[in-house]
Amino acid sequence: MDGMFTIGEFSRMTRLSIKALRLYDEQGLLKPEQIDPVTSYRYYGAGQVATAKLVWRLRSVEMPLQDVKSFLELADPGAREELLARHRRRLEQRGQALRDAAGRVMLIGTEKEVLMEYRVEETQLADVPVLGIRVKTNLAKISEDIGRCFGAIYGYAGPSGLIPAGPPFILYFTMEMAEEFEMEVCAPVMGQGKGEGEIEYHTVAGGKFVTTKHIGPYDEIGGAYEALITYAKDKSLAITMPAREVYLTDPNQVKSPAENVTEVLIPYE
Amino acid sequence: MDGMFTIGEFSRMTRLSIKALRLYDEQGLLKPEQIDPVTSYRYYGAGQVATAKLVWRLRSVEMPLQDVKSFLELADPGAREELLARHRRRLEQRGQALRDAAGRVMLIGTEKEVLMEYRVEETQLADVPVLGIRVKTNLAKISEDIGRCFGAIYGYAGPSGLIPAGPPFILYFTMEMAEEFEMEVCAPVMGQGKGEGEIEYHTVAGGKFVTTKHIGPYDEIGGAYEALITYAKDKSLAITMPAREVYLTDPNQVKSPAENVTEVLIPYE
DNA sequence: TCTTGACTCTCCCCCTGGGGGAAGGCCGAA
DNA sequence: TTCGGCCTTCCCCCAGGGGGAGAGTCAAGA
Repeated sequence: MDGMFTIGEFSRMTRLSIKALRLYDEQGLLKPEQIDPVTSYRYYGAGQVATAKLVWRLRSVEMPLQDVKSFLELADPGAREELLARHRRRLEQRGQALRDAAGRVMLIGTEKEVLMEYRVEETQLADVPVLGIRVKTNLAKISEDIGRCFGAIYGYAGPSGLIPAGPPFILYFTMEMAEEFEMEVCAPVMGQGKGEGEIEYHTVAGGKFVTTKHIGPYDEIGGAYEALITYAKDKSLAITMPAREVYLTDPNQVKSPAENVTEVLIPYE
Repeated sequence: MDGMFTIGEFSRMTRLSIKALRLYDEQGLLKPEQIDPVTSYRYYGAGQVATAKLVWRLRSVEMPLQDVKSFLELADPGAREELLARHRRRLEQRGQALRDAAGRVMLIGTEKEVLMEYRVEETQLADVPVLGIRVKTNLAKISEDIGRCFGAIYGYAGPSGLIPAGPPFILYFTMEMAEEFEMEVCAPVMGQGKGEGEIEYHTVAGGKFVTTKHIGPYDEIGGAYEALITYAKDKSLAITMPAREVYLTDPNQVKSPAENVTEVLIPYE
């Protein structure tokens, strides 16, 4: 058995734990060169040390095992390069998100005392023609999706001769922000038109709504929903779907998130 | 039942999912004001909305549930402040770590081709008197522990009249870098002395070792172990413990991690 | 008063990347 | 041959919930 290592030896050599090695075997990304058919002992070849070290390096930058596996299976250096780049973007985004969160932490004890007051009103809205894109999304990629959709819609509206008629909004078809939920990103337009590809031209139904305005960062919008639902319960109004969030200010134009204004409408009856 | 909300209503109001609310109930950090003893239906009070929003904010900056719970139980604003600060430090450290990792990602495909050559030698070392601190540690806090221990040791050595006699080293008593493992941080000193508190004065046994030098960032040191173990296996030397890592360069003095020199010794027989 | 559809309950399995440990089989050196 | 150290599989555990099954509940309309 020359040039072969037991799992313990291999573990010490590569600094990958025995548990990890067994897991990598099971996941198929680093299978021992030989397995004794009788005893099931794993024997790693000397040539596998290099692979193991590569796995270690990929894991040391927290690449998911699935990606590590793909990376090892990829022969083309260009494709590997791309996989690495994708992972790097993920890391950077996540790192930035954490630092952003860190910046917000200290505000919690203080600023939260300044609770926003929501003035709830009942209103009646007319049907409105829109260009809309309906997408399934999730909390992780919702902002990306929203940006992309509005980009697509406004990019399409101009050349197709449709004139924007008011602030854009999003319809939410469920309240539960589960793994995956559906929304429709809408831009009201004037007059008749038609869609193209994922962009649909249609009419969003009006009706009776309870409504309020949320002023401040988008992620604190929960208070608006709370106010609306409490109000509806109070007045025994049966709320339905889809809820509508109208973006009265452009987050990119506003000086600080605290100045964002979002109108939230929930239909009832 | 005025002013009480079912879990669904409460969920919509607070944007906390039903699943999350049930979990928070179970974990004891947000228990419904009332639970119907017959049906087990949860009923939340209007006053709990504020708490729920606070929980949401704490979770939105990824505070662990245990800490959220502590936070809610803490009455003293100062203590709350401190909990937040601690969490912020964690977030910042983690964010920085991810960004550091991101910086390393792109080096993987390229630099890894430049494999280091390890020249392994057998050597005999004499017993050496040291000041040492033996600690249980884990991968997450090992660098912090090492810094702290060397600080303590060299801070103690001077006043106590012991003269450092050579580069510092660390003994590892196990190879498996599991959840928790034990190491001894050591500084060789000249002559007789005694320890104080966690600092022990004693003699580290010499004997026969296989040894090699690792030049480069510490976290690539795995190759040195690989070389040593392969060598030992080749020569049928039975390696034992504790392994010794001697820090020939001071990581703080070196221009780049690539210039770090670490000597790795594993005793045998 | 009954029915129906929307809610809610508990319970169990799933995700990541392994760690810890039990029960039992294997290996090599004295 | 025996003994200590390895190795195997199998199962449970972590966080923070998500998904779904199967069964019980609630409220409003017929």
